[in-house]
Amino acid sequence: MLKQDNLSVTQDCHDCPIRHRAVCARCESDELGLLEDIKYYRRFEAGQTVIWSGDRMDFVGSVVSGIATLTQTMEDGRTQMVGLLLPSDFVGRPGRGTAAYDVVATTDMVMCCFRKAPFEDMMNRTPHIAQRLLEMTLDELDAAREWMLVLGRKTAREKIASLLSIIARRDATLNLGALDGPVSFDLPLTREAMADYLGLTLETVSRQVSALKKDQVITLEGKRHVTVPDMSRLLEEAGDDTDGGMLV
Amino acid sequence: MLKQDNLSVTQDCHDCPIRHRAVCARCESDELGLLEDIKYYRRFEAGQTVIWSGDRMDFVGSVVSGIATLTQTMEDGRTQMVGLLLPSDFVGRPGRGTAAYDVVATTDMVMCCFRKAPFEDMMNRTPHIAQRLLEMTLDELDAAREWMLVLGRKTAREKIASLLSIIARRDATLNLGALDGPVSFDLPLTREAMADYLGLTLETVSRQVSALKKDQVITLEGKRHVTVPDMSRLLEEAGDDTDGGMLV
DNA sequence: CGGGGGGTTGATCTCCTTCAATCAACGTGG
DNA sequence: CCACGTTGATTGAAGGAGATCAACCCCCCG
Repeated sequence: MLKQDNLSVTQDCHDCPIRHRAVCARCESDELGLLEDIKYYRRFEAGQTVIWSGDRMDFVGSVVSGIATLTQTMEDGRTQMVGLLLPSDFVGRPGRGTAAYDVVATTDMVMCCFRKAPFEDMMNRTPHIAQRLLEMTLDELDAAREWMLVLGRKTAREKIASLLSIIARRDATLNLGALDGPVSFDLPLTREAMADYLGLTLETVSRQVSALKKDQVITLEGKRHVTVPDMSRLLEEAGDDTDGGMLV
Repeated sequence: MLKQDNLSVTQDCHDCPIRHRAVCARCESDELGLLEDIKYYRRFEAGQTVIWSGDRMDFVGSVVSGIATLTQTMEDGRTQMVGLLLPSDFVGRPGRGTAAYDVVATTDMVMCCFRKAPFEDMMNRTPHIAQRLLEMTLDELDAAREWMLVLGRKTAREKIASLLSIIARRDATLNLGALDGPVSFDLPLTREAMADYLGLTLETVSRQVSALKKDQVITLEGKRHVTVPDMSRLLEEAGDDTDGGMLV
């Protein structure tokens, strides 16, 4: 079930790519050692479901690489994405036994997992973990509220621009990019997933992406590779603060 | 500036109405004493702004009584409510110096406040506070995600029904009510505030409230007092799980 | 070659917004 | 006590942004 082959590469926490951003970020070496003893890796393929809403969930963990989505579904099939899980993001809630959302890997993904009980034990004994988790949760709450504004008040065009600028900004911070020149990146989501994120239909997403291309706010190579010649222009389209893109 | 008159009534933490739900819920008597030493009360009148987004914020605190809203505003004036602060809810973020949202009291309100520095000190020394804050933040995150589904995917009618059922449920848990018989409560929000919450215009809110009344999902006395004869019917209208309203 | 997943584009429809008039309740000052 | 302004709410008519339904394209893969 679990492929162990090339997972052993990331076995040492000190070399872990998310060492300084994940829930373990504040841990000292000794604390890291304790986590190392109870952690295990799981790998998921693109499209694979990590867990279904309502299912028993006896583990928590961090995304090490790849991308997953958190979605909610109504009985009649309408779905809304409520979170995008990027490397270092945390999955699962201490103190809850069942999953509240569907979690689906949209790319190949590796997670660093802990069984719930031992992790909760650690949390109680190690303030650094709880501190970091609080910090991360507050950040997620801010992101969720930002998204409420997008969902509730922005037009389709603004929604697309908002999503693109979020992805662009993340890519720029994660990989080396500067934000004043042109920025380019790959969309990690299908049109349908974008629609689920933005509360739109996939047709509207397609149309608005085309419109932004026609108006030269973005350029496309293939369907997925996006280049933004002028970031401040994109932010303007998103309806965000237009202080010239100087986001310092 | 601060009216001290009838605030002294709630001076003793042990008698505090939110003692077991607020950020201090897990504190032992001795810890409570320490908090008591640094707390102070602030009162706000209906309509008064507690703090503006972007302003310096040197305190945090809990809503003791009354209701406040958390809203985000775009430059062109569009606004989206991103949180509804009820008694026991926490305001402010440890580790951040400026407010991220506008906070406005919609009714007369009393807050139990702490200056930021002493509170953060306490948090570092008292795991019970940080634990409780994490728990509360995770709950808020769930609520925000629930709201993302409402904003992104529900119709106007479903949005109204969702808001009503949330308020009904809260009122039933806070005050004594059972959920199988008729439930009735006062709307703590104007039509405009409801619209800001739901990502609608106030006209649409008004129309849909009238429609729900016409269809006898609710009855109204005056503009603000709502009675729900059949809670499961309302939940059905909200597009939520229809397991007969047996929410056990 | 057929098929399917992902994407684009077009035509039509509809739900919600927009603009505007009206109303009830309330307070205030002449 | 009544005219007046204000605030919150309701209702109507018209228009538009996005949904819906449907055809079609492209590309990869078995």
